[in-house]
Amino acid sequence: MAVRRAGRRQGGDGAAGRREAILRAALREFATRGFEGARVDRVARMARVNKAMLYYYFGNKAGLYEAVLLQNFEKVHNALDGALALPLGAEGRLRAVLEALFRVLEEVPEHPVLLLREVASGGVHLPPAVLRRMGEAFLKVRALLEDGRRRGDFREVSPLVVHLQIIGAAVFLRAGAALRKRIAGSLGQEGLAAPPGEDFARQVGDLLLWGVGSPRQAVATRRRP
Amino acid sequence: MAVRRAGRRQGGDGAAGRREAILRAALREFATRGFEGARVDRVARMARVNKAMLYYYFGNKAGLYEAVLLQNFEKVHNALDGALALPLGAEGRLRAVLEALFRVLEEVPEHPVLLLREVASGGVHLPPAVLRRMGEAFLKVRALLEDGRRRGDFREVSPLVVHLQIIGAAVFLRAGAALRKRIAGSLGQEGLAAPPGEDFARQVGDLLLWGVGSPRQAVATRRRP
DNA sequence: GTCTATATACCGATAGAC
DNA sequence: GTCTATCGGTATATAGAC
Repeated sequence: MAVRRAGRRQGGDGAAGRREAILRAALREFATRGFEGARVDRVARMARVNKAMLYYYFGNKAGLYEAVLLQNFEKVHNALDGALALPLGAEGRLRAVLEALFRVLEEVPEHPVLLLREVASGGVHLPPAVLRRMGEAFLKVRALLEDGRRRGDFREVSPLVVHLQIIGAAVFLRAGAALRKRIAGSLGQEGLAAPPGEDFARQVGDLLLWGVGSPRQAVATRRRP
Repeated sequence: MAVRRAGRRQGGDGAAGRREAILRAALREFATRGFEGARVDRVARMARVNKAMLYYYFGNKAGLYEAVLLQNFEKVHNALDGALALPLGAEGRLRAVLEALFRVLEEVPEHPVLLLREVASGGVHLPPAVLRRMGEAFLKVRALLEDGRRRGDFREVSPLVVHLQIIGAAVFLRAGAALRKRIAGSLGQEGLAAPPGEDFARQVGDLLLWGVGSPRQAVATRRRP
């Protein structure tokens, strides 16, 4: 059955690289099939690792899933903090947050898919540490909005709605690429492809800051693209 | 899908009522657990129907899922068309679309969850008819935005971005309630609860039309809430 | 149309040799 | 640490009586 022989492996991925190989394979498998649909055997095969090794490293399927999620959320968290620490006004930091968010989701395209699945399932697979991280992200956006309002840059808006707009747009854009392609094919239509990351961040930023309102109706002091 | 003639029955437990009982139970089960996680036995038990009957009516698990989805998308589609047919300006129709969308998602809270799962899986379970419907929804939003631009009410924006903002906010709001509750608990924090449907539609509408920009910077002719 | 009983397959997890 | 072999449980689906 298994073709690989025991002992030292060829191709440079030694014993230390196995853990990461498993994590990479698991990231893809969980994103593609979801927690319930994911098959431990498939992860092991993709990672070119014996299934027993997988259990040796991660305990069980849930442990593997948790390790994947923690890894991803750590990246998101770092990117967010970097953007919020920039010495910019509220508007600049909001745009920086969007850019950082899109950059991370482009780097780890499987993450928004996992996030989508977790939202759908009510977060039943999420360990407390991850839940706290997600909550902190919301708090940071809210703090940014409040600061913007104090400075007179923003009006008073529901932080939840803004947060949902940001997360929703970002996650749907990245995670929905496959579905959009399918829809476009079923429609014989173009125009469903997403713009490149930077453009998209700018467009979402414009929309969040200004809305769809016509520039004819906008005040002159507002910069326009 | 099995075509069945309507027999004589009463209320919930007649012969024809069973089909709907199965659909109701399946809607809940698929939303809660996803296609892979859903158990046919559980659907049968919830619907108080023998499992063999379920296969008799719907062929297999996929057929049952497809029937559930088609039923939901039909409702969304009708609500959208109703809003777009209203004799209103672009702004009014945009708000009407939002209200109609939130109303449907409130009526069928399982639908946004299923939608989320389908986006995540790239729509692998979606039959062509449903894919076309989803594409048509995008085209209708795009047409509305173009009309608004011609009238001078809207500036030129990416229809995809706006569409994602609408769908993202609506679906995340409705489908994410369970996760938000969990996050709030993990954070010892309030403020994550969603406002009632009508308020939410208005707030998203405000945000889409005006952005987060301060009213101090907005032009006087713009109405404010 | 309705139900019982079961075929068939598969999956997560582990025991135990090395 | 690594691997083979397999257990035990459970899932979808069906056969066949009534």
